[in-house]
Amino acid sequence: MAQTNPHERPYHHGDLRRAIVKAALEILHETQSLEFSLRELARRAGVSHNAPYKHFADKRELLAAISAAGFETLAKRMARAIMGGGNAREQLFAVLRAYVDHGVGNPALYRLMFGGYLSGPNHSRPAIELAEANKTKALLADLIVAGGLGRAIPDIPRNRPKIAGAILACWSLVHGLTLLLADGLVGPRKKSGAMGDSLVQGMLDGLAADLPALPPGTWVGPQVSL
Amino acid sequence: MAQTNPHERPYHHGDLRRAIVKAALEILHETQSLEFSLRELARRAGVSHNAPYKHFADKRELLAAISAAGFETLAKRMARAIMGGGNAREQLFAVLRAYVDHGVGNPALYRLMFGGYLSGPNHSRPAIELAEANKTKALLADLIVAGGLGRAIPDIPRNRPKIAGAILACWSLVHGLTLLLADGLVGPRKKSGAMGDSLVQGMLDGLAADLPALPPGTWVGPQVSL
DNA sequence: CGTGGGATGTTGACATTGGCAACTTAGAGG
DNA sequence: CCTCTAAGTTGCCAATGTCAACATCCCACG
Repeated sequence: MAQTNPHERPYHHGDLRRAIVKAALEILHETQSLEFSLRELARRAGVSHNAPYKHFADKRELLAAISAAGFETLAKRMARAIMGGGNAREQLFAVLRAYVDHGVGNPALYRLMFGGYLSGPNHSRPAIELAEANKTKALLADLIVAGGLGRAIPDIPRNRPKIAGAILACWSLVHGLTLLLADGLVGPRKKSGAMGDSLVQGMLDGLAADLPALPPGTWVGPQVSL
Repeated sequence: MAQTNPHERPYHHGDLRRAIVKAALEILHETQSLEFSLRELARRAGVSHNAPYKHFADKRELLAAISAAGFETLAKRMARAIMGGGNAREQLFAVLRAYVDHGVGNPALYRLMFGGYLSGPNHSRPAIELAEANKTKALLADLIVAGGLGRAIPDIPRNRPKIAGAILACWSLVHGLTLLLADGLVGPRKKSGAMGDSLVQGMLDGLAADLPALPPGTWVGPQVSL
């Protein structure tokens, strides 16, 4: 019974999974907290409180999907930054800026992506994340090798530790700055661009002079366990 | 009735507040998650599920207390690092190392302290935190002024932006490194000391050459709103 | 063409949680 | 000694994550 009007929502949603992730990204952006409820989410998507469970085993899996979406847009933004052109250094600059902007623009998402939430003691990070993170790292490495720091650095085994060191330096600095800005520990956010620029500028100058080699037995980037 | 044996727990605990914070620190250390329940905490402390509410208005206030405790021990560790002696540069080095060690040793606590959790959109950071954070910042500033970067930098107005820039650089780098290590995005944790050393070394060299001045209108450290 | 089974949604239930209210205890100060 | 109040307790509530059982739809296979 009850096939009343044509606007009637069909029993099956059609593409609930995407809809849920989208709604979740919205909620995340609004509340800036990971503690939103699945039920609220379901309400917003106009489905019953248990519908999401047909697409995600539990909340953590949902968050992982959100995080993966975040990685995708980050990759896009960084890629676009490179498209901007210029020499390797300018490109590196633009990429780092895109990175910070992405993080500052949605701190909660950034924390979800890079904070330990998804990779707790028991849990292993979802595969998509690892892949995306590695892509990002490779992109950085390429730029550095291509001369992002002022001079090209041949990608020979002898230089690997130095390249890794440079990546770590870039990443640490930018990661830290992003979070400090996002959390309001430095600011104002409006000037994040300028702050990042002068900071990265300074660091690049320093790195150009001499790269800190990474100690042996250390790694940079997600460890693929298996 | 029931005053059976002398080991009987008295109706009043005596120093429940401290006991709760202590238990909370333990749980936090074990679970590495902020999502433990107040009730579990109360259970552990051997009191009823509502006793904590006599000392903390809500969970957030409890977390703030934990965070404050974290800041205290951090300050102590950094102070002890300075006691170690050496020239300004060595002291700066030791301080930064203590900072990273503290964070890596208890990531969840570190995230609680410096992550946005307590300073969400609506909430203002508790006063203790601001005070402690400022203390830390001042300590860094002193070391830098005293020559932590290789040469002394007169603390005159003209140099303020550069000093702030140096602090921001140090803090960002160390903050980022700490979180990357804590979250296992770089590693292994065992070598955090070595990694931090080489990284900070490299950065200090870079900074020594030329300090990135902070753009005008920006700040470093907790903004005292009021 | 059915038709039956798997994917998708729904309803109902349960234990757990943060937080409120109303009651109890006991120690400190008049 | 008596009372006032801080500190603890029990009971309760709505909301949440998740499980189980049921409903609906659509597509593949006969």
